[in-house]
Amino acid sequence: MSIQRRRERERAEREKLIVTAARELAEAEGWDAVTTRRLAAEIEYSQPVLYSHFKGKDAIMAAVAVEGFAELAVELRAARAAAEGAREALAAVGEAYTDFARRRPALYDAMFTHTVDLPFATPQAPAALHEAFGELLRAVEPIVTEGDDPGLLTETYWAGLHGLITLMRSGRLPKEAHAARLSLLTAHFTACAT
Amino acid sequence: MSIQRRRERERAEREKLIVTAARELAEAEGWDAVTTRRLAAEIEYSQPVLYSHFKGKDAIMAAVAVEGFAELAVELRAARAAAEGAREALAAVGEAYTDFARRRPALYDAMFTHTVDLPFATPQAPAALHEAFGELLRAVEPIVTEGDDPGLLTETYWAGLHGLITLMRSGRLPKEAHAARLSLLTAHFTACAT
DNA sequence: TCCCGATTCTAGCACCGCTAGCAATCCTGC
DNA sequence: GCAGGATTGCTAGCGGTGCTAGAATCGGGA
Repeated sequence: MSIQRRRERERAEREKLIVTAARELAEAEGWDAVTTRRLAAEIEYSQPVLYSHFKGKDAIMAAVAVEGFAELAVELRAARAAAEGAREALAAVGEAYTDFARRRPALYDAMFTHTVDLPFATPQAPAALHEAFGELLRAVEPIVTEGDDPGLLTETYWAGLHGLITLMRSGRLPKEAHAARLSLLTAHFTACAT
Repeated sequence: MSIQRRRERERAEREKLIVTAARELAEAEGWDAVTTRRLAAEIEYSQPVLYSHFKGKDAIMAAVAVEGFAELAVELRAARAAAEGAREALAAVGEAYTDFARRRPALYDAMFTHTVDLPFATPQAPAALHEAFGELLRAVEPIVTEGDDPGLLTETYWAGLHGLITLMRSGRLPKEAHAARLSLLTAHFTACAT
C-alpha cells in the first residue's frame, strides 16, 4: 500500500532531480556539457536510470524546456503589468523576452532552438507553453488593426524577437545595436495603430 | 614548375569535390548524415584527407555556407529586379528568401543556424555574404522612413524572416499560415512609408 | 528465513570527430 | 636508369557520444 506510494514519491523526486541537474549543468556550461554520463554522475546514479525516467536525452531537454516556458510566462506577465499604455506594454514585453533569452541562453535553446519532441502549435502542447504564448498575445492584441488576425500577428512578432535573438547569439548580428533593432521591430508593429 | 601547378590544381579540385559532396549529402539526408567517415567514403578517399584541406567538420560546413550565400544573393537580386514598386520588391525579396530556405534547408542551416567559424558582422566576412545582405539592404532602403537607419532596419527585417523560417521548420509555428505571417511582416515594415 | 520480483548497475555496442605514425608514391639529382 | 628524400594518403587508434542487454543486488511478502 503505502510502500507503493513512497516509491512513487521517491521516483518523482529523482525525476525532478534529473531535470534540475540537467538545467543547472546546461546553464553553467551549455548543453554540450550535458552528456548522459556527466548527468548521471551529477545525480549520483548510473547512466541507465536516466532511461528509466526519460526516453532519451531529448526528452530530458523537453522537460527542462517546459520549466522554462512557465518562467517565461511569469516574466512576460510582470513586464506587461508594469507598463502603462499598449505600445509601452508591447515594448516592455519584447524587452522582457529578449532579456530572458540573454540571461538564460541554455534554457532558451531548449525551448526554442533545439529540436525537442514536444507538441507545439497544437492544443496538446504543455499548458506552460500556451501560457507563455498567451502573454505575448495579450501584449499584441491591443495594437492589432482591424482586419488583422491577432494570433498571426503575435506569431509574426514572436518570430521577429526570436530571429533577433538567434542571429545575435550566433554572432551574425552585432550585439551592440540590439536595443536599436528591438525598438525598430516594436515600432513597426505598433505603427499606424491606436 | 608545372608539376607544382598541376598538384595545386588537383588539390583545388579535390577540395571542391569535398565541398560539393558535403553539400549534396547534407541536402539529401541532412547534416546529421554528414559524418567525416561518410563524407570520406563519398569522395573515395580516407578520412584524414579531409583534415589536410579543412581544419575540421565546421570548416567544411562553412565552405558550403559560402556557396549558399552566393546563390542566395543571386536569387534575391532576381526577385527584386522582377518586381515593380518598392513594396512589391520587398515582398518579392521576402518571399524569395523564405523560398530559398524551404527549398534548401540544409544549405540554409549551414548559413544561418549552425555554429560555424565564419566572420559575420565584420568587413572580414566573405564577399558572398556581403552581397547577400546587400541585396536585402537594397530592397529595404526604398521603404526607410526618415530618421531610421537602413542597415539596422534591414537587419531587423532579416531577423523577422529568419525567425519565421526557423520557428516554422522546427514545428513551433504551423506551416499553413506561413504566407499570411510573411505578408504581415512585410506589411508592417512597409506601412506608413512612401 | 527464504524466495521472488523490481530495481540498479556493469559492461558493452556502434558510432562520432580527430590524429599519430607508417607505407607507398612520386619527383629530383646523380 | 636509378637511389634518395620529401610528400602524400593510409591504417589504426584515442577518447568521447547516446543508448541498451543482461547480470547482480536489494527489498517486501510468504
